[in-house]
Amino acid sequence: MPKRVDHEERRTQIAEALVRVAGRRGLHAIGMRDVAAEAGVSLRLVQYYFETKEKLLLHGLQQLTTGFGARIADRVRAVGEAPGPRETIEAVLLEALPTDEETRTFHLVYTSYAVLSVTDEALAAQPFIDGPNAAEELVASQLERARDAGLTAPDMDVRTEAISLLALSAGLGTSVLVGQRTPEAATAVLRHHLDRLFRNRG
Amino acid sequence: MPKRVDHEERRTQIAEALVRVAGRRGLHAIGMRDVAAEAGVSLRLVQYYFETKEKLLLHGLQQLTTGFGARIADRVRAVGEAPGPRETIEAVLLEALPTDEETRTFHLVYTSYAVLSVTDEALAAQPFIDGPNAAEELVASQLERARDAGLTAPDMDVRTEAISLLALSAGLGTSVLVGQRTPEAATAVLRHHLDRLFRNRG
DNA sequence: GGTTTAGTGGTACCACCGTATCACCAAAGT
DNA sequence: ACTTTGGTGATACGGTGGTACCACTAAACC
Repeated sequence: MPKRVDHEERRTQIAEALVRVAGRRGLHAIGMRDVAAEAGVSLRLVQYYFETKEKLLLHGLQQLTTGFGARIADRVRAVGEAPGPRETIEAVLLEALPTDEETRTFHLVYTSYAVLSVTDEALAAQPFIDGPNAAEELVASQLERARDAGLTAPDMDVRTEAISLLALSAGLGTSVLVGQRTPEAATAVLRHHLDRLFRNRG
Repeated sequence: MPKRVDHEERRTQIAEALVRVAGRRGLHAIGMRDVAAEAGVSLRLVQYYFETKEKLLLHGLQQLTTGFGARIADRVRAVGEAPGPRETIEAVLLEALPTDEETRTFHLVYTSYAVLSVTDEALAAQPFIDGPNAAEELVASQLERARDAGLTAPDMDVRTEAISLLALSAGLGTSVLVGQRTPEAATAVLRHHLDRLFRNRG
């Protein structure tokens, strides 16, 4: 055998290239050759590590969600030890907002995938259910923790508010993406609703 | 000259076919030939009325938003004369939710266009700013009317709540579209927030 | 009534995209 | 050392998509 290259690492490299170039030019406009050029490898290599475009796309989606989760973990870790429920929730909601290159790419490409999954049975729709569900569980559990700690109204509907916060940040994110709103305005709206939920009840 | 066909009507027919087939198979998968087949005309005809695909797409977007506005007007009219602010707002928010074939098609295709507009400079991004802005103005004005009538808290931030309601319905709509949530669940969440805003203050 | 011309059909062209094929290289195992 | 085989490059192929071209029809106008 030759070079003895780490397969998984190479696949990740290429998938990252896919996400990067899709973030710039739009997922619909990306072909295998574009991914190869972006990754600095030959077309054949892309074919070698992912036999088909469908598999490449699948791996790209996985790459995207993995990175998203990692950045949320980074954010939570950045607020210091023992992050409170509000800080945790805010980390999730703000990471979903397109404020810099990475979050912008995530929001755009993820939405592109979501739209594709509606009509292309090849692309599994399950990730777009499981991912959001996991986020919903996380936010709901943190809200429950906050309610039990007396940080919120005792009659708060945890499930409904969790769903709302996530839908809100997704919707705001899209409005930022298309240029209707600034990231700062969107952040302010999100904070307003967190303030509403976490207002100190005397 | 021959048949003396109404150009504008024909263009509308074809644009409607585009929206219809894009709603079923995804905007990315649609070519001129598909539109022609769906409209029951020849490929040449599509070329004749819209010289290029880009112009066809542009007209399709316009078609989409026009239909959306018309359906909202229908909804408002359906609640009887002198619709209150809550009924008007509810009409806007519920129409944005994918509950039947038409709203589902609208949400899917509109989102596809929005994603396209981010990266394709050919597709104008302005419609995705003006449309939402108009909706925001409508909701905000109705909220203000409600506040002045004492239907809501007197210190309600009209602008923020208008933005929130629309972002919420957009985000919920997407979650319904990908199958994470039922239309009924999404509707309940929306109603919950309307109840919150319109709770009778004694 | 002939000429013009809006409308329509069929089909061809060209470029691109995903995939397949062929050849080659170099390191690992015996 | 030599074979085996993982990795890599260049290129070819079939299909398809947007656009262009050509022919024909039939209605309107003089």
